[in-house]
Amino acid sequence: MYETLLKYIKDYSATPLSESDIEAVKNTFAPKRFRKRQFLHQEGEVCKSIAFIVSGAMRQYSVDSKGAEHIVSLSIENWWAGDRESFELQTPSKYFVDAWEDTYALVATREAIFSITAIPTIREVRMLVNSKNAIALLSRVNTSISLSAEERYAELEKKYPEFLQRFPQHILASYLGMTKETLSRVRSHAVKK
Amino acid sequence: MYETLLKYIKDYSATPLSESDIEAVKNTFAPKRFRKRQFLHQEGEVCKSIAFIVSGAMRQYSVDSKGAEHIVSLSIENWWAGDRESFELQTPSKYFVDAWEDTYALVATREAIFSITAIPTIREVRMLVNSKNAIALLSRVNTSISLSAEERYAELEKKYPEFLQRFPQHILASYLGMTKETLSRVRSHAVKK
DNA sequence: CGATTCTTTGAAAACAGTCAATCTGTGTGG
DNA sequence: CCACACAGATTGACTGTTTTCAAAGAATCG
Repeated sequence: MYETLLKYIKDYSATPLSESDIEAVKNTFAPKRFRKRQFLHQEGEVCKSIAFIVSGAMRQYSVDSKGAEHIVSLSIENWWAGDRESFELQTPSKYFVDAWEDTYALVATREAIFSITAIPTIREVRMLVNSKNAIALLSRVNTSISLSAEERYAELEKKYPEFLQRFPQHILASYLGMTKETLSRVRSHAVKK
Repeated sequence: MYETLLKYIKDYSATPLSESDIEAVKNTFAPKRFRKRQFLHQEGEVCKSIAFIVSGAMRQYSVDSKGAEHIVSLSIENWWAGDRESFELQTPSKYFVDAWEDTYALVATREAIFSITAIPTIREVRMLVNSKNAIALLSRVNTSISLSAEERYAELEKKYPEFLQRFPQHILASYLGMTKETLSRVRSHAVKK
């Protein structure tokens, strides 16, 4: 159950967790199964908990005035799911978070996370996770504002090749900020070259 | 000199800095003036230091294969400038960072920042800054992938009205991921309504 | 097999980018 | 004070990219 998370923490920090720290981590995170399409979180709600994905995949998306979904984030095992903004600020969320595959996750409330942040190792891990997240997001902003549909797809192919196997094209298209038709054309065009 | 930064730290943390902590902060940050167009950092370099802006404005941008600039971030007083990615990972940067206005900043090296992170208050502040940054970036990704040029401009107007006074339109256009001509047309269209 | 879900294709329309010219305001130096 | 340069903003005509809508073709799953 918890090995994946404990290994993850180990990989992200120089100092190992003590036995009692490990207990604290186990008490903080509750195992939970999500079936495909099941919500972790819905728009308008205040985010109470965040999930570490042990296996499976989740997505975070907004729904615009025309009812179209726009995927701001895709998370697979060994990464986090939830709305950081609502989680941190305790404001109503602009996003939905649901499982795209049947998912096994470890779920923690805000209070529990804050409480184990007293542990130096956890603090270190949280800092690193936040940094990595911010770095990935800036890079995503950069590709969004500077590249064409074709170039954005090529970038995804290079950066997250595992996504191509794992998610259907209409999901990738939404993540890349284009329609599924455009992605289909971009791909058939790329094949010809 | 340092009042702005010390006030900023105070605003971001519950626990105040001790006298010796304040000294440590002062020793960490060196005041520096940047004239308009002067670089804090150039593409290809490994980012050694990060700047807290006391007055003025800086921008972070990439330059694409055609030589066009794409602004990924605009920073004004009471915010930070520098390339987080290169700073954290010590990898060659994909971005330029320069002053858009004559700027007065407090500059700190990576080592010095890491060293004062031993202070709990500073740790708290860094955590919060990282979170706010990640939140702002996700929101930017969301608008980039889901809104039209016109809607993106309306969003900027609402979210950062001070930017409209402060930066010329071609800078805002680049930040929004459109050409200056498109922004000009979007604005004249909005006025008519 | 039938029912979803996903992908592709075509044609038309909307949107945004390009290029070039003009216009505006600002500040500098003669 | 004027002339000029410079940075910024606007406009028009054109091109290219992306979306939209509709239909049909795969693939997958119970």
